[in-house]
Amino acid sequence: MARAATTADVFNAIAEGVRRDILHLLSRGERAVNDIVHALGLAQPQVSKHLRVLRAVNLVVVREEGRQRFYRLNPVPLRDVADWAEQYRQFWEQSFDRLDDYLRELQQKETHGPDHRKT
Amino acid sequence: MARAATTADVFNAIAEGVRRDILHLLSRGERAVNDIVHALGLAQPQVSKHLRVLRAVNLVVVREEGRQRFYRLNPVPLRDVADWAEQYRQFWEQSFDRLDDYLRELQQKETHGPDHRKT
DNA sequence: TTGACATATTCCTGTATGGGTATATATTAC
DNA sequence: GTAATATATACCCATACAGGAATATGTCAA
Repeated sequence: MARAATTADVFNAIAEGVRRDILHLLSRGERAVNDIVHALGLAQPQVSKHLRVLRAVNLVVVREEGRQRFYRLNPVPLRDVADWAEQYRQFWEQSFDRLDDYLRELQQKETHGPDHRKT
Repeated sequence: MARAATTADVFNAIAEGVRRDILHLLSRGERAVNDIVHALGLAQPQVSKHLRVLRAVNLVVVREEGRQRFYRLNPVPLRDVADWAEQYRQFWEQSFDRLDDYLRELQQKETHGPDHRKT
């Protein structure tokens, strides 16, 4: 089997940095494809293709108006990502606490223990 | 260019469901490779390969003991994912509010307007 | 109709995947 | 030393990418 399709789920879709850039841009409001092309300095077909992926996982919504297509962010699927990542918050906060303890400990030694500084 | 390497960053590394499963398992504590193999019902080489990817992006840490290697979760890089996703929280909460408004509006019509129900 | 414009699709190519299987490496036991 | 165990690596294969270039589709204007 190869890697899962980029359209398989939100996690695969957002793995690509360009697509995250597009989402970020769209978070500031609806944009026509050409706007995105110029704002991000990308080639038009590439943008269309990335938008297709984002559409497939429901991260953007299109509104057609004449020959233009306005893309809008649909943030809802990002909750899955946030929920998934947040589930580990306690762990990295613990890590930070441990680091904090460690730094405190170092400082204790620095202040009260023998001085090993070179200078 | 092809898709970015799975080891390119955390976003690419966690795109694969199996790797998320491994992280989840490790969140309950350190595990030897074979433990992971049996807990998740995967083939040993596949587990080793996924662990390699997770190591490359610093999501796990190894401790060697005899012929066993105990892998431990390093949650810190997941902050990047959480931070990225959380930045959109306001947007999906707004979406939810709008949906809420819409549902309220529907109910208004249901209660006070003409009844269009088929039954 | 013809042409300009906006967007999507197709085709190409190099690259990297993830699973399967076999094998290498390292450690422990006998 | 030899075998057993734990893990990592190498190899094969089918798949799917992302970017580039060319082209198709659809819409508006003259």
